Amino acid sequence: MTTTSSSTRNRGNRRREILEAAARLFAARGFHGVSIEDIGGAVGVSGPALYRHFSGKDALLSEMLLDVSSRLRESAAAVVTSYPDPQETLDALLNVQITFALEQPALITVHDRELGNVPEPERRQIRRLQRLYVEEWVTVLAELHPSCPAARLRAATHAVFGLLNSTPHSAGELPAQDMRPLLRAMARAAIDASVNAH
Amino acid sequence: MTTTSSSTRNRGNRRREILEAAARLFAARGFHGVSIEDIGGAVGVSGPALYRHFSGKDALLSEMLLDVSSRLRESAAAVVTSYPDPQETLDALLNVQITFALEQPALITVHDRELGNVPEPERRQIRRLQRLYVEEWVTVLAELHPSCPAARLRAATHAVFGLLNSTPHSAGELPAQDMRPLLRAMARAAIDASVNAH
DNA sequence: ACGAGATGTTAGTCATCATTAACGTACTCG
DNA sequence: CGAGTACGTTAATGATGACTAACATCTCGT
Repeated sequence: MTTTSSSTRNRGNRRREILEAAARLFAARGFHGVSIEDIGGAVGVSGPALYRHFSGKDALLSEMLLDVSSRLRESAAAVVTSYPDPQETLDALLNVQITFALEQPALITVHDRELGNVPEPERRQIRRLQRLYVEEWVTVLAELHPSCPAARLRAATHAVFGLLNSTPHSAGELPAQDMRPLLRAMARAAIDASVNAH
Repeated sequence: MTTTSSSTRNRGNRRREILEAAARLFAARGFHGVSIEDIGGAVGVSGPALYRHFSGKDALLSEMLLDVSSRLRESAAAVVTSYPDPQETLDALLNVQITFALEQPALITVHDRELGNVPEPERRQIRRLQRLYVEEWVTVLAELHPSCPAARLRAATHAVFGLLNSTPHSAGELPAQDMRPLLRAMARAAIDASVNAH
């Protein structure tokens, strides 16, 4: 019955809790549309309590985007070194992005909307990770279709991301169980088409 | 040398000028990340001058989104009544959306991000127009593939929009001349794939 | 010419909000 | 126990920003 357990249970969870709530709010109303008070309220504390965990609103966003972009980039890097066959690699990359889009729609949304609000030292770092992530895709696609110019592959990659990240828009249309194979099939077909002209 | 000519030339263009500048700014920094002063500055007047043209920042956004969603919906409606063959209709719908995405990337971006900041009477109206636009697509797709459940077609439609609206992300990767057929091919392939399982 | 209307300008005003200050409480570890 | 650390709380404080007021200027129709 001690309050110890509650406090102990929360050890280290608050930060994550805050990050999750903030991601949801930022995705819904945009970085500037959400106040510190809102974020605190969403996790049951009020306002300035956040400063016990983050040095400020900017830092919160920075950490959030840095975390997302590293995770994506790391997953991609792991995938790329695990499969010898480029076609399998591509399938695995698709899996990574689809899983992320379906399981963390808020993070995905914030990730490609709010980079502009990240202050400068971290901004560059996040951009770098995003670029590296895209380049993993482009490299694999280039192995499959060496005759296709890189710029075209890059554009196609962004288009596929747009397709996969549409998840937040069609939330509730279809159960996730059906969504996954649908996105998979559409993305694969789009990729093939992007390259077939070459 | 009179200032007359300048002022006369601007008759009735100011509103449009403001709307365009605001669209660019909103797309780049989000509704709440842009100040009235910023928008005024972008068209060479300063701050409160905007209130001679719009009743407020909200009204500006409302008009912008209402305009976009009506234009899309109207184009779609026109297309649907013009072609007897569903396959041709679908191609024409693709054309509409691609042209819009390539020529008005800022508007497209704002259109699917900032609905949440539109105040209530207009919000409902915009949502209605967006829904009608989607339904034009779903109807055409349903004619082509009657056995496919509507929910799946709706999800596929949103995914295609995501694909086509990726334009702002890959700005500069590829000249618009190459972008158009690329998007066309990818979207068509994605649609076919979305439906081929049924 | 003159008064109206349209379009700007600059200086308030009033909220909202990020951030900081000053001040508890509770659990931990010696 | 008793002090330190972690975590919260409720007031300031200071900026920023939307919107309004009061005051030009220009164009036009008459």
